[in-house]
Amino acid sequence: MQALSKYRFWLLDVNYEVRDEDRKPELWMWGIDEEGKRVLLIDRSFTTYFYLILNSEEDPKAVLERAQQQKAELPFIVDLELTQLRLFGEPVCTIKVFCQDPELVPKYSGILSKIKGVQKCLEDDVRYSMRYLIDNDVTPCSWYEVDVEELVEHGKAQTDKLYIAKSMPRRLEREEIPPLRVLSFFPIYYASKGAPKPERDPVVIISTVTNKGEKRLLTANNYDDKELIQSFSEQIREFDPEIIVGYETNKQHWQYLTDRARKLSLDFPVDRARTLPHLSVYGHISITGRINLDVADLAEELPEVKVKTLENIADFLGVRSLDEQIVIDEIDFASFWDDAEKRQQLIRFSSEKAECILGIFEKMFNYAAELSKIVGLPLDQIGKAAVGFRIEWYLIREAHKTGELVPERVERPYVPYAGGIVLKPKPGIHENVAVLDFKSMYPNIMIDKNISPDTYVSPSEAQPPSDVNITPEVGHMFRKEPPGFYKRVLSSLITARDEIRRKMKRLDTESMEYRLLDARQKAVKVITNAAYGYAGWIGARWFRKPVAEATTAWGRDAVMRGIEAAGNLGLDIIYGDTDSIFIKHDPEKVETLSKMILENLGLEIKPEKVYTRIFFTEAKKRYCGLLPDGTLDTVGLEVVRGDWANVAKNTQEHVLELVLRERSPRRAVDSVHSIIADLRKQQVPYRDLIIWKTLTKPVSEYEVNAPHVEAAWMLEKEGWALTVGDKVGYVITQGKGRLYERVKPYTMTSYEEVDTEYYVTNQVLPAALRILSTFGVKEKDILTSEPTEKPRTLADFFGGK
DNA sequence: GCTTTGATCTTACCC
DNA sequence: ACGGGTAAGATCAAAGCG
Repeated sequence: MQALSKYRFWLLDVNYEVRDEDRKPELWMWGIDEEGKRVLLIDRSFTTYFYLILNSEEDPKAVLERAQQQKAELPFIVDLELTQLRLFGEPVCTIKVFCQDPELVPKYSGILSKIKGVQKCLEDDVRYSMRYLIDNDVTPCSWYEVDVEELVEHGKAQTDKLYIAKSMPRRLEREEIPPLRVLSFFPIYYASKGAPKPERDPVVIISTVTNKGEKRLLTANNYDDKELIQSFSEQIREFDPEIIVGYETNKQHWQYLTDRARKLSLDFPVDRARTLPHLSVYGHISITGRINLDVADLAEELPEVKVKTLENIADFLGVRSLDEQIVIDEIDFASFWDDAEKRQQLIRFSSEKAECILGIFEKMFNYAAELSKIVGLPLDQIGKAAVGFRIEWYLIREAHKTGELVPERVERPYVPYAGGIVLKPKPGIHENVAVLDFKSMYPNIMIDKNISPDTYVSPSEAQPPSDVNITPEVGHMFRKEPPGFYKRVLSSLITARDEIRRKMKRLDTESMEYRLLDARQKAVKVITNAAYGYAGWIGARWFRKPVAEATTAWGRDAVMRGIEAAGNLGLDIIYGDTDSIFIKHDPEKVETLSKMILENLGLEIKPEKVYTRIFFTEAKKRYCGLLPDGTLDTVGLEVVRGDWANVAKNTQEHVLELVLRERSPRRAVDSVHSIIADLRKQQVPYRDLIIWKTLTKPVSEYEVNAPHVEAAWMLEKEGWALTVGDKVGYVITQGKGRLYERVKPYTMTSYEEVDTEYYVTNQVLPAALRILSTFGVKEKDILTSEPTEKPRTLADFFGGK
């Protein structure tokens, strides 16, 4: 018998296997130890389970008896246990069914749910590895201590150390992230036509960069990529990275490279356990023992980046500015490879991309790791998991800690409900406007009013409890006590964030610890703010329409009361949206107002910012303000929209600057005029004429002819594969008819064909007039007069007085 | 047979 | 595959026009 020893490690990822011979599961934990050694810990002690929910009128013991009789025919059920738990706050009797083989859970739950007295099964859809993590309060990206026994013989896994876990992992209070090996790569395929196809087109370049500063370049032997692919997997085995990072690797590259290797009859051993990259939950590609991270997924967290190309992401994060980047369009890869000189450019391009990917990773990793730690999903899943699922996993963990059952996912019809209130703005220019924001409005309302599925009092209830909060407008009732599920969760999130921020105040803003905590408080904030949206999502396990409906109703009530109070104080209300009120600034009265609202509504509200000057059109949700530091804050207008040509966005930005900074609509008209002149002379860069739009469904499913859809058809015809979520860049060319008859993908035409008049009348003019029409400027004022070109009088011309 | 109008589809934004 | 509220353009078919 070997002596047990204690072992400390940082958890990277988990997976599980079921041994064929005895159908016993093993939980594999991949980690790094204190010495930076890679470790695989195997836990063979954990048995998964699910619950049978009993009908309340049944005698639990009788049902248990029936279940035990069934058990005789279900050999992998190891135990049955009567347990009291709660479902939506209500006590329920359950039978906890322990099942040795995780893969039999769906089958067994189906059989056992038919037993008389069993209402349904719950938690039978929690996977073995998640069950392990949740039940032992283990989250990825954290430090643990565990009792271990060395395992000598295994042979399947590539790892420095191999142990059998002999205890549950115990969480350690350690914050630092161990030194990880990160490898970034960027492949280039040679496609004779359209999108590359692995059965036809070779990989001609793979550039790799590691966070140890190692750069490598793998190139094909002209069009033979056999050695290249082999060298790539060899390099991965040799460097043995914990994290492999790329761009669109989930959507494209791993599948492509795997298929290509298969086509060439090559092994492709890039993981640590002799499996191939494989499709896993939420559509991410799993590489056993490593973390496969796709920066394209991480970039979904950056709404500021409208078109999420690698170049734009790198530019936005300050990794590498756009004008310092080589840009080669995918359409040109083949011709660049064919040409000896251009081939070098393509190689430089690919290695630059690999570096950008590593740079993006380094900017975003802390945040991703913190999110993974809070939510409990492994790093490679967290990026791919939709917001609703992230929240849900967080809630599932919280439920488990407090004896709440996880409700099943049910299909529900979509029934809309009312949301936030938006006031009509006062159009024109205003000076000194304060924006008062309710702090975390929806979470705080949910806490204050104890809004939750488990505190909801249905109108059908015979004797409604007396101590309830009654919702304005909609009348829903929620018990004041005890604290509901959402209240408990949200309070602890808000407390946790305040705590983190308190710690941050004592730290140097440049320190590693500060940045770690900053990433953490951001992750906590994201989860907190998404809870309301989750509560109103019909797909949510903890969905109750009145919960969402009541939250927004109280929100509208708060804003309306705030406005009323402001009016009583003589404050001028300019605008408001959901949780904000824009008022003419009067520091004293605003202070009074904040205090009144805090006292009367129990909600915090304070001036987040004061615009020195702000401009509104007649439209809601669109304005532009000048901040004291001289910057412009543009909201909703074309400038910030991704579906307008740059030429229009730039024009509007100039107009706003001249109107707000210089207070000169006249000079704004002049500037529009000169841009139009440039446009007509074809002096505006071609790239500034591209209009980008997202495909929100498969190309064939569109009901009407739309320009971007037509452009998508043309791309598909050329062999390009387009999927939902792809952005199509197109330009409008000269000719007759509807726009969709004159549209071309920007890669499939040239400047000569472009219809510049379309850009004048349908892009630049509307964007400019959106602002200038408020000042009485008409279309003809911009199109007819030419003040910058012609002096208006002879005196002007001769420089007379 | 043409233009005008309004409903509908579509996208991207705000909070 | 987290919510509702909103602006706006392009298309398409019906209405208007005599």
